[in-house]
Parts: sequence; C-alpha cells; structure tokens
Amino acid sequence: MALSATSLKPAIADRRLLVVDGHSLAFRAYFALPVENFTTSDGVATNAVWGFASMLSRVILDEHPTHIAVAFDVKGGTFRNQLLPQYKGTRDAAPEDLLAQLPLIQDMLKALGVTYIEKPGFEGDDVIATLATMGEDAGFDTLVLSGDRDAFQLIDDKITVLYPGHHFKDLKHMTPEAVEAKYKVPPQRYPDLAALRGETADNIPGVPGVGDGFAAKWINQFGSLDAIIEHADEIGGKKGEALRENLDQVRLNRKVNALVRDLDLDTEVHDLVFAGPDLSAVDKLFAQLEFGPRTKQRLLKAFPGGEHTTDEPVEDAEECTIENPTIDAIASRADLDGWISEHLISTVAERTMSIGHPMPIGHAKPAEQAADADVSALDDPLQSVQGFWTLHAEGTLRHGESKPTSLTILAPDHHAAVLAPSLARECHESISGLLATRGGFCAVHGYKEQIHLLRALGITPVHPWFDTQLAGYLVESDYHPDSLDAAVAHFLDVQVQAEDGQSSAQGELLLDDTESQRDAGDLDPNLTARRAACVAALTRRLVPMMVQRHQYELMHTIELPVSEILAGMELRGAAVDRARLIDMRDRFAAEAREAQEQAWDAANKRINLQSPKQLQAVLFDDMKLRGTRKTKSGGYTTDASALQDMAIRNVNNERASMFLVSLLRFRETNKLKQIVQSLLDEVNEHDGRIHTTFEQTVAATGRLSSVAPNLQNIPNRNVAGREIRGAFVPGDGYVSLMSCDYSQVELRIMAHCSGDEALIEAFRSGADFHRYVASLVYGIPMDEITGDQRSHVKAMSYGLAYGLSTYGLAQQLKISPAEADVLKDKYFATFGKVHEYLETLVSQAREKGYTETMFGRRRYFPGLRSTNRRVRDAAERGALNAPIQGTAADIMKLAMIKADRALRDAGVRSRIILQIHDELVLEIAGGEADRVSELVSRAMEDAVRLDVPLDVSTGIGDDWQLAAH
DNA sequence: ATTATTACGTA
DNA sequence: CGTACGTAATAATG
Repeated sequence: MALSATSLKPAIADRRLLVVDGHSLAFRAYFALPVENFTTSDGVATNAVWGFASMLSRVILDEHPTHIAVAFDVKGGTFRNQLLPQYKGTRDAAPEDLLAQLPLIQDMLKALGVTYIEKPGFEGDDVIATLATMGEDAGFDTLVLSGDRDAFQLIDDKITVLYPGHHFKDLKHMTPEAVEAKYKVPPQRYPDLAALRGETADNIPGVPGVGDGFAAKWINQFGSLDAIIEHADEIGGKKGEALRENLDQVRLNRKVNALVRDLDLDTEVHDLVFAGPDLSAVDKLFAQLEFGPRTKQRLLKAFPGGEHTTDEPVEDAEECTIENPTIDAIASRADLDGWISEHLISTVAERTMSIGHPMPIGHAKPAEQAADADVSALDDPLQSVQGFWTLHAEGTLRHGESKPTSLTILAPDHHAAVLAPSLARECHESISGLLATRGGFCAVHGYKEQIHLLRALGITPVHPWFDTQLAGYLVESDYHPDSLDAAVAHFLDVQVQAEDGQSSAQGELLLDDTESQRDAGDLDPNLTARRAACVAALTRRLVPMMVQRHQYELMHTIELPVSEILAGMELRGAAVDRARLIDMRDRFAAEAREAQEQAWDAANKRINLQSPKQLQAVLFDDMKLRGTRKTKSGGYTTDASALQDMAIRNVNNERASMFLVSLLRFRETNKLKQIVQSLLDEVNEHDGRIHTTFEQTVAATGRLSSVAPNLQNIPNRNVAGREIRGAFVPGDGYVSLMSCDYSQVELRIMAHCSGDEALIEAFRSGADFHRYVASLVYGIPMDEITGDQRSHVKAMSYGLAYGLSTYGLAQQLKISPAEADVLKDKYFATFGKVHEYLETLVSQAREKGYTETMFGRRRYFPGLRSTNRRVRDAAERGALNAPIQGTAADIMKLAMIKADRALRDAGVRSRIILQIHDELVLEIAGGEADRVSELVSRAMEDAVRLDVPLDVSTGIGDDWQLAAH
C-alpha cells in the first residue's frame, strides 16, 4: 500500500500508552505459527513466545509507545463464569504446549522491561479496559493490542484498538471510523451488536440467524440494545421471533461482554513507562529458548539498547558449526614435539607479534615517529583467519598460586592436544618455543588470565594474535559476557556438535563440566577441547567485526600490551601494613558504635541504622521531619546530602539534629570500617600483599575497573578516610611508594579536541588553571577572583564532561538555578568552541550510532533514538562523556605501556603496582626514586602529543598517603 | 537462596 | 535532574 497508516499520523505523541491483551496475543501467535518450526532441542515449544515478541516488537517500532503494559488472565474463574458457566469453554481447552509458554512470555516481558499485570477474579480484558481508561484520563494516546473484539467498546478519539487481521501479522487500526465502517454501529454500541450476534470464540450463543448485519440494522433503528429489547414485539419475521425467544441470553451476553473499566490495579499509568530491556537477562532467556543472534537482533531492534545492531550492517553470523576437535593422545614431551611439527609447524606460518612500540592511532597525532614500530601484526588480519591456532589454558586463578587444570592446543586442522598440568609443565619449553615462533597466529580468550595460567605452568607468554575476550569488548563495549559460554551464546549462532553426532543449539549444557567433575578436578578432555574450539569459532566471527569497526589496531597497540602489564601488577599486588589496618578497623568500629549509641538515644529506639526503611520510619513518621528528594520506590531518601539538609533545617530540634548528626557520623565511620575490613579480608596470607584483579573488559568507556578488592575507591577526600592510604606501604626490598597523576586530563582533552583557543591558552599559561578560567569568565583580573568564583567555575569545568544540568550545578553549589544558568551562559560565551564541541559529540553520535575516542575506541548509543525522554537524555549525557572519559583512559593505557617499557629498558626494579584512572602508584626500590620519577612522568607526559601540555605531578613517601602531593 | 534497592567510596 | 565503576547491607523475592 502506498501510504501506511503510520505515515499519516501526526508527529510522535509525547505520551502514548500501549496496552496488550497477553492471552489473546499468545493464542493468536500460537495458532498462527507452526510448532514444528519453533521447538528447542528438548522439545519445548516456543512458537507463541516468538510470535509474541515479534508482534510486540513490530508494534513498538510502528507506534513508538512511551508506556507499555501487558495484561494477563489469572487461573481460576471470574465473575463471568458465574454468570455464564460455559463462558470461554472453548478456550480452556488450550493445548498444554501453549499454557507452558505463558510463563516464558512473562519472563521475556520482564527481561524486556515491559510491565505485565494480572488481577485475580477478573479477565485480562477488564485490566485492559481499566488501563486504557486510566491512560485516557491521564491524557495519553492509547493503543490496545488485542485479538478480542470485546475491546472494540473502548474505542474513541483517544483509544485505538490494534486488531490482528486474517494474517496474524497484519494489524488493523480500529478507530471509531473503522468500527463504524465495518459494523455500521459506533464503538459504544458494538457490545450490543455482539450480544445479539454471539461470540463463537467465547462459546457464547447469540440469536440464531442474526449476524452483524441484522444486529446493526436493529441497533440503528432503535438506538440501543435496551431499546431493541423494549420494542422486541415490533420486530417481525423469523428473526424477530428468534430474538424474542433468546431475550434472556442476549441480556446475559450484554452483561458478560461489558468490560470493567474501574478496577483497582494498584498501579499508576506513569509506572508503566517503557524503560528498555535488561540485555543480560534477555541473553539468558534467549539462550534458554535457543533463539539465535539474528532472532535476537530482529526481536530487539524495537527496544532501547537492542537496536544498535541495525545501525551498521551486521555480518551474518554464518550458521557456524563448532566441530569437535580430534583429540590426539600425548603422553610425553617427545609426543608433543612430534604433534606440533605435524599439525602446527607445517600449517602455521612463522610469525611473532612485536608490539614493543605501541602507536597512537586513528586521528591522534603520534607522540613519536613510527619508523621503528612493527606493524606486521596488523597486516591482513582477515587472511590470518585461515591458518591460526588456539591456545586455551583452564584452571582457577589466585594470584601467586593459580592452579591450571588443563592446557589445550588446537591446530588449524582441528586436531587438539589436551595436556594435564603435569605434562604441560614438562613441555613448557616446547610450548614457549611454539609461542615464540608462532605466537603471531595464536588466538586466546582472555590473554590476561591466560598469562597467569601459563606462568603457573612455567610457560613464557607472548602477545597472541587475537584475544576473543578483548575483541568482544572492543566490538561491543556495553556487553560483558562473564564466561566463555556467554560470549559464545552472544556472538555465535551456536551449533555445537555432540558426541553422538546430533547437533544441538544448547551450547551451555555441552560446554559445562558437571559439578562432580569440577569437584573432582577431573575434567573431560572432550569438553576442554570443545571450549578451545569455541575460542577458534569466536575468533572467526570477531575478526571481520573488528576489522569493520576499526578496532583491530586498538587491540594490538593498546589492549594486549595492557593485559600483560596488568597481569604483572596483579601478580605483584600491593603491600599493606596489616597491623595498621587492624588498628584502624578497631578505631573506626569503636567510633561507629559510639555514634550508633548516640543515634539510638536520640531516636529512643534501637533501630538498625543500616536499614533505610527503619530510618524512614524514625525520620519521617516518628520525628515528622520533612523529606527532600524521593527514591525511585517512593519513599524519601536518607542519603547523606538529604540528612545534611534536614540537619540544617532542624537545628532547633535537639532530638532530631542529635539523631541526624549521629547517623551521619555512624554512616561515615561504619563505611570506613567496612572498607578497611574488606582490605583485611583480601590480604594474601603468603606474602601479606593485596592482589586486586583489574577488569579490562567491564567499563564501557575503556577504563579499567578493580575488584576483589576494589583498590580504585580507597578514600581520598577527607582526612579520616585518607588515613587508609597510609596502610599501603612499600614491600620487602622496596623503600617508598610513588604516586604520579595527571592533572585535569579530561579538560585538557576537551581543550585539544574543541580547538578552543581560550582554553588552550589557559593550559599553556601555566597559571592556576581554575583562577585563570574564572578571570576570563567573569572578566576581572586574576587577583580579584574570590574563592567562591573560583570554586564555581571549577565545578562548572568539571561538570562539563558529565553533561551537567543547570539544576545539578545549582544544587551542588547551593546557588539558585537562575544563577547557575548565568554562570553556564558566561562560561560558554567565553569558551564557545567547547560548547560547540560537546554538541558535536552528541549530534555525531546520533548520526553514526556510536561515539569514538581519539584513538578510535567506540561505544554504541542506541538510547539516543529512544522516544523516552529520560532514556534519551541519559544517552546524550553518556555520548558526551564517553569520548572524553574514554580518551583519558586510552591516554593512561598508552602511558602505562610507555612507562612499563621505560622502566624495564632502564633495568630498574621499581614497578607499577596500581592504576587509579589518572594516577599510577609505583613501588620504588632504593636509590631509584629520582630516575623513576623522571621516567614515569616523561612517559605519562609524552603518551600522546596534544595541543596542550599533559601535566603530571608526582610525589614520593613512606606510604601511599605520604606519596600524595 | 538469589535478586533488587539503597547508600557511598573513587576518578 | 552528572559520567564511569564495586561493595555491602537490608529487603523483597523465589
């Protein structure tokens, strides 16, 4: 058809509510799609789930609802069954196959972020009628997706019913006009017509011989069903007679098909806002349902967070079969050497990865000339896909004492050698040699972990050619699979070949060792080899994606070298003064207890101060204090800033301020106690050091993160907390700690990227940066800038990269929004190009679907196209921030690579032990302080050449706190 | 026994 | 109603 119904619609409405009849849609889907085509390997039918998702997705794409709800019937009768025992008799005979899918559909809705509602004693139809009415009252345009014609009575100017036509997929927009055209009666009269005609689908008899036509004729003649009944005697002929005989039935029908529009649903229309799917939950469910990636892409493209795959053509995940490798028996080093020469040396060309001099790439200006950079690693990645081998070690990771359980080498000809740890250790020279000559064609999953396991086997790791974990992260930085299985399920349309030759899409079961096997440490070599085959399959899938998205160089120049450095840092750990930590913990604990007692006294109750719920009861019920902001679950927040506000407002209320102050003190000291305790829990008993794990594929912007414990959030803002840094000390053989950090990297990046002359000059001048900027913004000399002016400008500068709103700025500075607005205007008037740059970031992200750092690292932002304002605004702030935060992260990674290299070239023992985003902490050996300080700050300053200098400040001391500057 | 919510530490 | 993280506790689910 030339004009679709949607193209005639006015611009997307602000508020559109979609109400879905869950059962009716599930029934329609079930009967429209052949079960045979939608069954999992265990024989579970999924046709209704698929059809439901597909239909919902289409409607969302076409109609752009801002709010969605799905209504379901609840088991057990409704008031209608009491009126009419045979009511929906035909439907209760629903096949088992379908009933089993209803919970799956509900799980899916949950994962997709769509609200569903059930109301015992009533039908989904009544819920729908109520929701539609609520929506209408709230000023929404409302759509009702239902295959039940009873819904037609709801239709008016604001409520449209989407009714599936003969083909399940084509939906008719039933507007008042459409109903009138089809049935010759207005929507309000439709139930009258249905009562006369009956409803076979619901097992409701009408007047024999009376169809739509006669029913409509009577209605138009007399006005309504009541009038018809009143004048039943005046209707002649056979049909009049039939009517008179069935008056009771008709009255009953009319009573039953009237929908209840005023149920108490315990929900507000605004609660139904469509926020978007939980992608990891969707993945999990879709894996269970055995929906492949293409299905997922199709079904998800309507959902915020799911559509980005349509921004660029996605290479078809060719239906890949993961072949079971042929496992060759290896009993000795001689066996392995023979196997290697037969299956690897002859098929894999000699090549090593030399990534000693990582190059800034993309549009960044290289810090030094590239003449000596070996980029052979980067030529023709696609060709390498043909003849590569896979190395896959498995085991448990505990830094310092990692326990490998197996090592698999998979050759390009699908022959595999699976070695037990003892044998692998025996063969370490052969394997190291293989890596040394053929590492340039080696694929792994998670190089950093592999390094730990290989080292534990005595094998010397070298940069592999490809890392599927890093690749997955670079290609889709918002998705982090937490296992190899999850990565396979996400990136591949898996078809794992089982032993008996049957193929199955259930990757999970076939890949996982059973728990008993794991416990016994007795792993099935077949499964181990199969997992190696998965790495190979992932490689084949991800290489072209990496090339297409220009992420391949990033992996080689930045991520792989960083993996190696991080592995070293994790292995080393950070030494701590355990006695000092214990002392601190006890002090913080004592102070927390004291604060707790005071709070209890003030409250006259020994409540749990760590329970927001109990706090709310005391603060807002007992003490009748006025709350500030609300939490998303409705209650007033009890966070620190709210407590402070309340303390200020209630200085005269002695009990209240006593309670508030004590509570704040309890929160603070208890938090510190917790942090110290978490550090103590992680001290390695063998070396007394804390070995954190740096996550390299978690933060979507390209930053690292730190877990078990998180050493990137050790307190630094107030004195009490900063003390904890004092417990980090140089270990045996080292004399001090050094801290080197970048000052205002993100602002410098903005200055460089925007080309704003004023901001660039502010950095080049070398003056007190914030004072200098304030002087420009306020147009007064630097020495006349007040403390307030400086701090306001400083907050503004820092807020820039977060997409700070004037409201937020006002709140932070405790000034009025109007004043904040003035500040913002003045700031952007002074630094116009910065403003321009930030807007460009967002608009380019909108066009391309992703943002890019200076070094080409991408992050996709599907939410920019969301019709939900909150989602869209959040995406815009993300798109503003990601390239800036990400570029800073890239720069620090380059600096780490340079610094690490410089330290090793210089032959010093001092080494990097921590990275905290813009800071490096080093452990300094005796007599090396000056040299190392020079080397590291040079490496950091020279990581990349910008139009502004990169300033690094360093400090040294007996502990981390004293190393601050 | 898992999942969500709240709060709070860092850059 | 500021981005990016990780952790711990309570409360709410199964």
